[in-house]
Amino acid sequence: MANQAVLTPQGEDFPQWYQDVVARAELAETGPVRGTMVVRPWGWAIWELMQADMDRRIKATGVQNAYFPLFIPMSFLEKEKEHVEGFRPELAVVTHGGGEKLAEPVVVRPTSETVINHLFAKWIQSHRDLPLLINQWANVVRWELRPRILLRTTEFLWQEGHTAHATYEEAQAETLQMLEVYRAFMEDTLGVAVVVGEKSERERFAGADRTYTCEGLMRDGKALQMGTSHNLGHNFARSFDIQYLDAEGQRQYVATTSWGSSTRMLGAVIMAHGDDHGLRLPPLIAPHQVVLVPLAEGEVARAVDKIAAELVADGVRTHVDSRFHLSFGRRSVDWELRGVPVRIELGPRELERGQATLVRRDTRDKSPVPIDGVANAARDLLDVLQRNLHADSLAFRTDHTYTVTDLEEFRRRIDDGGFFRMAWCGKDDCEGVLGEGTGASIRTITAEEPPAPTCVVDGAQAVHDILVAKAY
RNA sequence: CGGGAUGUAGCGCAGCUUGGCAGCGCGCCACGUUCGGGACGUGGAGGCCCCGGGUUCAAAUCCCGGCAUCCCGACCA
Repeated sequence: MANQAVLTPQGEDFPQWYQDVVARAELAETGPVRGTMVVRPWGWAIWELMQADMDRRIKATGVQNAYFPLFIPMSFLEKEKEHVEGFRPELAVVTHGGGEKLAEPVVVRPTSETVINHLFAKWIQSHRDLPLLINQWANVVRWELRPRILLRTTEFLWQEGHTAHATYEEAQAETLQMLEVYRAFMEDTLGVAVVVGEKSERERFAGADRTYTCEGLMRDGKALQMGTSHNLGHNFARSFDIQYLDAEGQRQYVATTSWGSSTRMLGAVIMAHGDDHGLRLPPLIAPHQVVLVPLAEGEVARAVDKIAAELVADGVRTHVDSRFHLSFGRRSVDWELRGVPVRIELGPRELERGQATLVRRDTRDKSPVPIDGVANAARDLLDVLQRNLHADSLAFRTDHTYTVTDLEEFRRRIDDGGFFRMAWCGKDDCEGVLGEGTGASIRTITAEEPPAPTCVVDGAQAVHDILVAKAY
C-alpha cells in the first residue's frame, strides 16, 4: 500500500501520472544519453502491433517499403534553404570517422527528405515512373532541448513516407489520402479521437507548401500532434532536380509529399486512455488481450488452461499468469497497470459453482460468468472495449472543446486546457498575439465555417475556423 | 542560452546546518507461513557518498574547480 502511487492527472506541464504509468507499466525508460529512450519489452510489443497495423494501412494505398542511410551529407540538407534552417538547431553532426576528421560533416538524419529525394532524382526519368510511393521505418535524431519520454525524445522511431507525383494536384491528393490513413488509424486502432486540419504558416514543416495534422487531446487538456502529412509541392524537386519527361516530351518537375508518425503514438495512447489505475490499452494493440489469473495451482489452473486454449483457438492473444509465488492481488494489479483489456479470474470456490470472474479494464467492472461461456464472453468484450475507449476519448474531446469569440475569455481559460475554437483572419500577426503569454498555438485550421464573422484577435474579416490549444 | 534545483546501494530518498562506524523504504536472495485486489516473519547480499583538488588528526558533510542530470522559458513529430 505504501508504494501505491496515485496516478491522478496533475494538469502540470508534464504530469507525474504519465511518467508513473510509463514506469510502472514497464513501457520505457530514459537511456544513458540525454533524451534518448529505451523501449522495454511490454512497450515494444505494443509498438509492434501498432507498427504492423499502420504498415498494412500504408501498403494498402500502394506504397512500398524501402530503407535509406542513417548518415546524410550536410550539403544535402543545405540544398533546400527553408528545410536546413528549420532543422539546423536540432541536428546531431558527425565530424569524425575512422579516427580522421571528415572533409564534410555528415548529419544523423532528422528526417530523410534530402537523401530520398537525391535518389528520386536518379530513379525518376519518365512519367511512367510516377507516382513513386516509398515508405521507410527508421530511427531519426533530433537534438531537442526538452525531451519527454516517448512524446519527444532525442532519438525516435517512426515511419516516413516519401512520394513523387506528376502534378501538384496529385501530390495534394496523396497528402490528404495519407492524412486520412492516419486519422483512421488513430481512431479505429488506437481509439483516440483526433481532429484533422491544416497547420498555420508558422507551424508548417520546414520546406513544405502545406502541412496537415492529426491532433489528439490528452487527458491533461493538452493537444498532441499524432501524425503529419506534407505537400512539399515542387520545392524539393527543384532543389534536388527531380525531373521527368511527360507524355508530350516536355521536361517537368515532380511534386513530392512526405508524411510521418512515430513512437510518440505510444505516448499518446498513455495520455489519452490512461487512468488512475494505469494504462488502458485498446484491444487491437494489446500484446495480451486477455490475461487469465488462476487463484491456485492444480485443478483451478487446469480449468484456466482449458479456457485459455479456447481463446487461443479463437485467435485471441491470451496469457495465463502462473506466477504462484506472487499473491493474487499482485498478479491482478500488474496486468491492470499494463493495460490488459480483459482479465479472467478463477478461484476454487468459483470453480465449484462453475463460474469465473470477467473483469474489463476500461470500466473496471467485474461480472460472474459461467465457465462454459467465459471465453466467448471475453472475446466479445474486446470489441466492446475497442469501441468504448474511442467513445470515451471522443466524449472527452467534445467536453473540452470551447468556442470563444473574445480574446480575453480565451486568455482566461486557456490554462484549463482543451481546444478553443475561434474565428481567425489568417494573418500571422494575429497568430502571434494568440500565442503571446499563453503558450498556446494554433493546432489546426479545420475545413469548417468560422464560428464568428470576425477574427477574434483584430476584428478583421474571419476566413478560418481554428482550434487553439496548449500542446506537447 | 537565461532562471532554479539535484548528484549517497538496482530504484526512491534521509544524513550535510554543527566534520567522528554508511543509513531508511522499495526491490533482490534464502527459508517458512500466506494467496478472492499491490502479503507477512526471520535471516542475508549489495557502496569510488558524481569527478578532481584543498582544509583537517579525521570529509558524504567545510572550501575551490569541473562534469552530469532534472525542472521552468525560447525550439520541436
